[in-house]
Amino acid sequence: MRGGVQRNRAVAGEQCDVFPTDCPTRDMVDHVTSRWGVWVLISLRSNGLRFHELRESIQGISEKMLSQTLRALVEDGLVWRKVEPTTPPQVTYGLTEFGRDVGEPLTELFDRITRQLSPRGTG
Amino acid sequence: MRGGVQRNRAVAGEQCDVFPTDCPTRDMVDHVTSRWGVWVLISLRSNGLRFHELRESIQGISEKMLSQTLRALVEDGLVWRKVEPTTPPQVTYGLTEFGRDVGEPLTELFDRITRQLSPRGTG
DNA sequence: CAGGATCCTATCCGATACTG
DNA sequence: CAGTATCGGATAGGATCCTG
Repeated sequence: MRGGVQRNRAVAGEQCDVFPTDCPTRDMVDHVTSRWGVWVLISLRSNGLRFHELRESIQGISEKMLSQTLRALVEDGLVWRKVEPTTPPQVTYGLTEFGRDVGEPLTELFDRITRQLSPRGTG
Repeated sequence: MRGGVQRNRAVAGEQCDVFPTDCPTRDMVDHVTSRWGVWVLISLRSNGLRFHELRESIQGISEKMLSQTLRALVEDGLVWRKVEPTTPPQVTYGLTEFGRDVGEPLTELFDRITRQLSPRGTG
């Protein structure tokens, strides 16, 4: 089985049997798997978070990158942004349906690596 | 429910409820989701490939980045490398068990995004 | 609290040239 | 064929300052 080299399993109509530069899927995957995008998506998987909560959750991310990453994810339709015009203003981020859809395999990836690197399972 | 903020679902013993810099899992995820690592892993998911086959499969990657990415993935134990001392030499790469384990959610991610971006499902 | 603007550095990454 | 070494441009990304 397995046929040829790159044919993905014809999931949506085999338009991508290699990974060309102009494939929109590739672009989106690159966004999703961007340095900080991964962690934002995983962080938001269970519930919405405020800007600062996200920042605390993802150790090492700067305000700039967090804001930049969030903006990109919102543009891509993976994350929603809710502004509550209070004082001080509260902004909450969460996953859209698409975001959850994408976040699932990402979380699975995270879990599997955690499991593999865990000292418990290996011994 | 969902309890607190970041607790992942205690998959391997809740040692990471945030994503600290010194978490080995985080490092590994960063490798896996690196710019080219994603595509190498997805490319290799069905069968082993030669260096040039990989290069053709992943449009836009340079020899340098491919070799660099492969070396990193081999070091991480995700990819094996088999050298056949023929002339000219043939080097084949493929996924280890861990690599397949990790490649699965990655492929799923790819599939979901493809499905979402596919003109067929949306209309 | 949330985040934009600027500056500057580290790194990524591609092109080229060379080796076994 | 399958790489390695080096250089240089592009970009990512952190630190700081500033606004609503």
